Amino acid sequence: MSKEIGITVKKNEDFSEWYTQVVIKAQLTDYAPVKGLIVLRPYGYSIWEFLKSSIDQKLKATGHENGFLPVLIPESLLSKETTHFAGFTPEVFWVTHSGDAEIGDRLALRPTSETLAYSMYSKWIKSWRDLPLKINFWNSALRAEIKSTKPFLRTSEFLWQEGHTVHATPEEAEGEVMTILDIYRKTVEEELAIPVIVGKKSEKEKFVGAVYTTTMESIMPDGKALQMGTSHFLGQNFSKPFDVKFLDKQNIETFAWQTSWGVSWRLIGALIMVHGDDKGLILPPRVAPIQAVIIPIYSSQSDKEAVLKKANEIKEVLAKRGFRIHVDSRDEFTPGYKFNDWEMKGVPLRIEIGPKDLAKNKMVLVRRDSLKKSDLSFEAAEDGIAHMFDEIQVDLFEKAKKLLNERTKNIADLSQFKKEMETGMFLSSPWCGDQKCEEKIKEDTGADIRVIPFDVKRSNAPCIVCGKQSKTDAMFARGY
RNA sequence: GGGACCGUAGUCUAGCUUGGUCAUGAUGCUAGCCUGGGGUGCUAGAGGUCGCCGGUUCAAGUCCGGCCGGUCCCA
Repeated sequence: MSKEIGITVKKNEDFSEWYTQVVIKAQLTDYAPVKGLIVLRPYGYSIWEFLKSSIDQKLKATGHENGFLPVLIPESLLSKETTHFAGFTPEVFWVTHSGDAEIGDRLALRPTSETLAYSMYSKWIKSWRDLPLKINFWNSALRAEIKSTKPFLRTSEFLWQEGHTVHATPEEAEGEVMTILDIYRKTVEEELAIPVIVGKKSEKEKFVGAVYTTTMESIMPDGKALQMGTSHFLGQNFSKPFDVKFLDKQNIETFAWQTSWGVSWRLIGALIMVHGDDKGLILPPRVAPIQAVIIPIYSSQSDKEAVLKKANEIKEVLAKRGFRIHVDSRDEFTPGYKFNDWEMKGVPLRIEIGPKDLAKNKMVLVRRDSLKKSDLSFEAAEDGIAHMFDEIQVDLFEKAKKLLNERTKNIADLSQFKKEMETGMFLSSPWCGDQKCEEKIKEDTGADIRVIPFDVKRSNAPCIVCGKQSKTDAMFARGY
């Protein structure tokens, strides 16, 4: 009947439209009245909460604390580090009035908080004893997106965390950069079941103001690469203009070494794109707000009571073990409707309990990812379902890994490069290190250097653009 | 940055070319019944500044302009 309730396009036929429908119809988000802004609905927000708590725990375990920064940054402060300012200024929202009165030093809605944080840090840090200082901020950032906004991937305001740390030595700061990148990688691979490639950004693509930027990248099913998180080594680029210095053990005044890093709700976008199918979302059990939904099936009143009783019993058993279970006892919908509804919302596992099951002392399990059905006795519920969650989590990761592998190739020849890039690929190719070659290939093919992997395998072939001796191989792709 | 398209009840939509009982249908919603292992059926009911502002006209959902919002494609 009314197919409009569900997803009306196929993922591999109209990817963009599919994505838009999934985020809206699965009730993750809705459009706000202002261009480029979205509202997170509870279902979407709870996914963010799982991500947040997973990252937060890891940050705390590695000695970070949370703080809070205000959203307004005076222009005089934002403009202190000039390349940083020049990089961000085109997309800054400005507050120019308070009431009717014009504000002299207009206020930026933070595009990122380096400048504000470091102006504070310079007051707080006096001695080597004050270091390291490792503070993380859960907040939102605002960057005006004039064109082509897309929920979670490109919005004018986004939820994220930004970490800002200060260290006495460059070695320690660089260690921090890697610690964080590893936390990000683990979170994305283990919770979201998305494999990533970690490495460095090129000079052209690094964070404005950083010495270098490390990144994790993955490829989406439409062949576009997505930056999933970055961790920057700032060196003394900010500590000098912001006067973040300390007296070291030898009583010498020294500028500190800094890092900054962040991941945003863009990860939710990746989650949707990588795992979803024609029926809608598919959530990995670790981040699913509802891990299993129980659909009671009955016709007579007496069946109804018995079935619901059993359903709630099973729910209790599983909830005790910490699983997030929902019994869909809505009376106004048929089981078939509910099946489709929860499939669209990506709940990893469906449990059906009806009179036939009560008679046989078992329930029917249906996996969201494979749609495979199996039986499980009520007694075995706890372990059986725990095991199934693990299996789904692993299978989703393996499937995503296969996608990444299929879309990744080593190419040393330019004409072949152009041909492959047309199909949406992640291409590892030799590069001389010259920014001109990087720009040339961007012009010709639309592809950027997404990442120079830490574990890059050197081909030692000539640069794919200019033919000179290559310095490294780099991963090229068109990006989001 | 360049281009194409769209905006009518919660949702999807007819009507726009050729201005005039044209606000259409479905779904959803509410109530009551029926049904229930893959998007059930019946009956009744509520729900609309036709995105906003202005213009043309005796008359604008329909024509014109501006604005707001959204989608897609290319760089």
